[in-house]
Amino acid sequence: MDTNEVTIHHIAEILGINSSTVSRALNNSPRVTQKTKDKVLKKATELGYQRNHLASNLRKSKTFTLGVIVPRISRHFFASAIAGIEETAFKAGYNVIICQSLESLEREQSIINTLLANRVDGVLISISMETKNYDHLKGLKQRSIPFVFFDRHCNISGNSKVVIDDFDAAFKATEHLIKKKSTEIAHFSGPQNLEIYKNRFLGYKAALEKYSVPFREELVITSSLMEHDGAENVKKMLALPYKVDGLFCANDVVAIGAIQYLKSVHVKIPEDIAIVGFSNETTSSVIEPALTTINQSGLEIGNVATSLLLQKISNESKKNSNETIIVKTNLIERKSSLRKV
Amino acid sequence: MDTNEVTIHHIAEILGINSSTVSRALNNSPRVTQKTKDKVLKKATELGYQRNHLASNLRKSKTFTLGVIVPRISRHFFASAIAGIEETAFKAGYNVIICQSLESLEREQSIINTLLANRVDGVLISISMETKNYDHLKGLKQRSIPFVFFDRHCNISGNSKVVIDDFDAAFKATEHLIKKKSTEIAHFSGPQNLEIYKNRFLGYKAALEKYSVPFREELVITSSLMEHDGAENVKKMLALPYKVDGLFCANDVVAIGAIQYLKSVHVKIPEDIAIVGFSNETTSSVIEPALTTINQSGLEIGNVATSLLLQKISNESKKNSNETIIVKTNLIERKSSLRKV
DNA sequence: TATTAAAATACAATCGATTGTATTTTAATA
DNA sequence: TATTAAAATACAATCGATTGTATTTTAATA
Repeated sequence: MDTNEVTIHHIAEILGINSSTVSRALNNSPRVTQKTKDKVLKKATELGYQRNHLASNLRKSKTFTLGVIVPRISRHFFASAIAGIEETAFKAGYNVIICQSLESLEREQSIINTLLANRVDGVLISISMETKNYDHLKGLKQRSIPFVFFDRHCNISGNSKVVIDDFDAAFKATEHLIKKKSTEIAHFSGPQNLEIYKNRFLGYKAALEKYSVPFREELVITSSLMEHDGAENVKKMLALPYKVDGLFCANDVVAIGAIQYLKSVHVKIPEDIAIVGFSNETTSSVIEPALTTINQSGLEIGNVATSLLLQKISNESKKNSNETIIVKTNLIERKSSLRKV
Repeated sequence: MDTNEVTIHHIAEILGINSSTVSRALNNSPRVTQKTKDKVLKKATELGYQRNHLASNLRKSKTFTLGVIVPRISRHFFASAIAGIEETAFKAGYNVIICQSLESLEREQSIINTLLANRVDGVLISISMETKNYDHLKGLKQRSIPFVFFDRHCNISGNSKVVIDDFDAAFKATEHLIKKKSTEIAHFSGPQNLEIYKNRFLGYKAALEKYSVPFREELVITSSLMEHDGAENVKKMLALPYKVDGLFCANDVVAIGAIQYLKSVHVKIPEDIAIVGFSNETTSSVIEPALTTINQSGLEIGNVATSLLLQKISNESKKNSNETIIVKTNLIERKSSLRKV
């Protein structure tokens, strides 16, 4: 037993005072005189006292643990978001349980049950592509466990979220293609149950309208935006009776798949087709030509979402608020769209 | 108070038995008759009982929490390792605290202190590039908190680690370059306090010796292997009085930096210089030419390291064992080294 | 049926910190 | 100095589960 096992009782005994006073002194309670506080703090440092969070949390019936659900940890955006979440949570004395839905609704549901069993104080979630049923999220609400969406959110009543302005970002991306003299612009879209993809599509459409570029239903190709979808989508696109000269992809992964396939069939980028992606994955600056894309800071989104969740947890009146915080994005112009005009 | 708050005492009261019996029944103790167990289990399910881990852990004076220290979460290899760690830990009922050292020794030391304050049951660590002083790790040992290195380890006595055979992988990578008719092979190495880089260097050297390719001190260029080091290293390399025609990089990141710079100065890859990297980052298959590299499964390393740590935690006799588990790697041949021979 | 050993269950303390209430100490006032 | 209010501290219960020991119940044997 050479492990650290100093408790408030040891300190109390040594100082000849009661452990409740020690506890209050360590928590800086106004009920304890400064003189006693000094004595206690000095002795605590001397003995290397460290509060036992298990005991403390049990008494407070809080776990100081947050649940985080992401589609996939190894996606760069989510890894960055997790870094931000850990950072903010850690500073506030919270731990984090990280879970991957792997884009499966079933897994997402089972994760929520496990998080409930672990009595997390709150949940941060970026929903899976399959998530069209929201009963599991309503379950969280019933148990009055606050949660905040980040990035991939959904439209259930009374929720808070930290997102980017997908509409606006998509608008700018499309506008950029138009200014680079694209006249037939395709869009590789994602599952429409996810608001982010719906909004990216709407931003794309709005930009076409504003600049009177014809909108064609067939040029919007929906998939689950994996790398292999890139090639598939391009094949469909090239089979259409339009000479596509611009492509806005709802994420970088599908854009990269598309670029690789287009290169293999000797379509020139950006001369024949200018391309813009979305997310700024690490691969995007490496591929040739480097991919023009929307940069979104996972770190910032993670930080902000966690702050918001912590507010909900500690502030009863905010518990059921529905706030939306929008994090700034910017367009990074790279070679894949820089056609000489 | 509509939250779940069923305790063993509620179950005990309803069934008219003592809570200790309920506890033993739920833990499947041989001291309780099967009949009672059935009764308790049925009622527990009926009431939606869920064990309060805080209380349980407090009594057992275990936190069921593991600390994980990685240089950077967003590196693909570490993100994968974390996925593996979470997976295995979660199955065993453990939570995980993830921390980033950001390659700083100071941060690494402070993280260990925080993990100690959080009374983690064990630690998984991949050390920073700056880590040349191991007092903080000895601190863990003194407190008899088991820890396991993964990937980046160091040579302190009596430790366990889950690693790849860096020597062998580097040997194969270099051998591959030699078989592709490289005769002047450079090596971009990393900080020599990290065993992995030392071993990769030794594997490189051994391959040269075996095939009687001259080893030249100046062709080994050491840096912190960031992307920008790639260009710097290449400049130094090209200034040397040797016609380098092969390059083995100790990681993919520096290899990618090198490729990009070489392309900018019109050196042909693989014709002029054949290149092999190490780690199989996601970018490596996307860069052009795609990078030949050593594939190491972060997921598997994370899984295995966590299993080993959990063994140490639960098995007193294994606590001070020093095991080394080697996870398989393989060479992925891509265009960056496929020179026609 | 009475006795006894074994099996099953109940009792009570415990993990360490927190917190409402009771008691003691201090300081202010008559 | 006696009285009283306020400040400081002590007491004791509590969070929920676990576990060593004591007691009761069951079943086996004479």
